[in-house]
Amino acid sequence: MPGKKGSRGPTIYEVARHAGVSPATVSRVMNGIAVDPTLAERVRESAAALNFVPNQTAVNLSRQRTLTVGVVVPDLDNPAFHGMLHGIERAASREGYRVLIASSSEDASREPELARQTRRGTDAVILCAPRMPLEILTATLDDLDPVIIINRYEQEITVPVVAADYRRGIGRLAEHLLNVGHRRLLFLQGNPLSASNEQRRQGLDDLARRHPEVEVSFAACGVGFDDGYGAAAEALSSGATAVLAFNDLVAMGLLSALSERGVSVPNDISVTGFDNIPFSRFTAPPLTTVDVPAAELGAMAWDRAWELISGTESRAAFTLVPAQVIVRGSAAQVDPP
Amino acid sequence: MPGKKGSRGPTIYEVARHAGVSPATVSRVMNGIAVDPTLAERVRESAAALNFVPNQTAVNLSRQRTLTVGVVVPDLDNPAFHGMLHGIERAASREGYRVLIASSSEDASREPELARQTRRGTDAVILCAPRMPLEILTATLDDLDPVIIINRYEQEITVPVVAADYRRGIGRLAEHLLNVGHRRLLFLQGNPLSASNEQRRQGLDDLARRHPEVEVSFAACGVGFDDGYGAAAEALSSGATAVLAFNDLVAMGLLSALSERGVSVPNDISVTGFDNIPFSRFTAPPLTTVDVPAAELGAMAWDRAWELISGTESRAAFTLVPAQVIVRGSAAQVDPP
DNA sequence: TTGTACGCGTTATCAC
DNA sequence: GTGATAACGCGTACAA
Repeated sequence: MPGKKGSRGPTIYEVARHAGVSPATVSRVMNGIAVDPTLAERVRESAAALNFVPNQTAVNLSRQRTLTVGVVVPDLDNPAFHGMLHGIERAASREGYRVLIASSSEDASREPELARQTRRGTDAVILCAPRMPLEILTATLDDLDPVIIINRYEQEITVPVVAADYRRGIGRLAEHLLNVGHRRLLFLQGNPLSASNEQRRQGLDDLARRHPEVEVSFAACGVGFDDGYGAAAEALSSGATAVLAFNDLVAMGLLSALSERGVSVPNDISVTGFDNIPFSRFTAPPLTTVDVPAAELGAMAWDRAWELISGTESRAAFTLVPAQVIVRGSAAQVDPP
Repeated sequence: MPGKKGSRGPTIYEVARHAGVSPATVSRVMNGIAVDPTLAERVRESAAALNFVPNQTAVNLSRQRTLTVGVVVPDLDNPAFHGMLHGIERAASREGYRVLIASSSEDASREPELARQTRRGTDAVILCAPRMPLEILTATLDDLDPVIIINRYEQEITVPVVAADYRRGIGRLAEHLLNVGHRRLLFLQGNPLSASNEQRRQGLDDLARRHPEVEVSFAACGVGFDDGYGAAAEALSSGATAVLAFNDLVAMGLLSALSERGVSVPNDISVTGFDNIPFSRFTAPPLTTVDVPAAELGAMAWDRAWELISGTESRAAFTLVPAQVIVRGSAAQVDPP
């Protein structure tokens, strides 16, 4: 019965003795280093016979690396972070790296210590949208090198950053609306203090500047289904022909309320979302939205991390990954007045 | 500028020299073991001055444990596994454990090696719904101890298993339907070869046995939105007053097709889902479904793992966690004929 | 090519 | 209470 409780498997020494060679030779065989084929075979047989498995911790200590990358997320429950995690995992596994996860459960005060803990025992750490105050963040980063940040950028941050381009993303979305004839846009805001809301605002401001003929207005709303549901009246009375919800959830809530009032989307009014969550394609009508490539963000973050770990260091410190417009049925052509 | 490239931070030896004590004392201070307060303070100051951080790998090697648990999932993209991961992470962190993730990307042939790899460098491993053939699974399990399995149970498996009780879950759902007057039920099947489908079937068979007066029929369908969408005609012509979709996605597709045909849910026909995915509460009407507590599964799996790691070993090898019916609007009272 | 011996950074077991 | 010193298991110069 293998794997009994306290049995700490055989070591290279026992394999060496069994095969009548030196421990070094066993090590060489295990690492595919030039060794007499006959000897190698004998070692392999001994290893198999003894059920030998290299102790990863000892390997790590000796090699001075763990083949592990740490990932700190604010909330494992959030689909956006799943996507990043997934992207990181897939990309990192190609380089033989594993992923160690840590969640702060949206408690910003725990982030610094959590990040440090995670960094120990890994070769690098990726911080996903860290919530901690800038000052603390920059101080923490010093202890984390190599470290990569996803979806948070500020002047003071001097480590590689990979972020989704919300600003141009919503710009493209609005542009699409213009192209099909809309001239009066309403943006349902999320948390007005959040960076993601601010970036959308800026994208819309950019657009307004480029197109003086269009009117874009803003309304407070929120980030959940219910917030969207409650914004129907305001959306209708605003006179806008197209309303851009902060995210898909808000758009779904709005769609729902609109449907109950008998107003037809997109015939009477157009609605768009943001995020391209899995179910946005199943709403009625399917949601025109913006895809935020969470997995790509993760993959690119790993690429930067790998550059740092392996010393390739391309110095492409800031990577903005484009967010694509997904055109579906919830926004339609509008007749010019 | 701290954290420069090749700088492998100070060791306890350097801290010891700086503080004028022995390495052993530094170690004691770092681990909160009885030491003269004055000395301890001096050591702490030296550590701070040198920016000392214990090398986790060395700690692990010396202590013979990693404070890390491995989790192998078939697909990081699947919300069910997010939930488990989340539950594991939260529970494990209470014991000071971190989570190392590995995804087989639904490639069953990679699972055994992946599991073994993951097990090295962790103190235990949790296999989430492993896809590999039973024979290979049992063989692999021998090399993995301690190991826990989530959502797969068979006679031959002799390691602790934690699973959702799909069988009784759908039984409760059907029972609810009976209670509100339904007598003719239709089950839209998923993958007929899958265990999750089989368990639902059994649950329904149990029910039919207990209630000879109700007629429950089965129809091939699938697991996606489109499958549900395509099943509308069959559902309608079946004469059933309530249709139980394999999962929420299927139910949503069915809801959508029904709505297009002008048939009213739940007035004309009742529909239920399974899984309680986040958006099932936002459908029109909101979906009556069964909640599968993925996070709880993960948490319980960790509890079992912890028992094994810490030697508590309560021998509660098989844990079935109940799946609760969520009553919402998509299934209604029906008048007795 | 193969073997010897030391280093990796800590913990833990001894004596003092 | 404190300080040497031997594990912990493996990689790798260096010598043979």
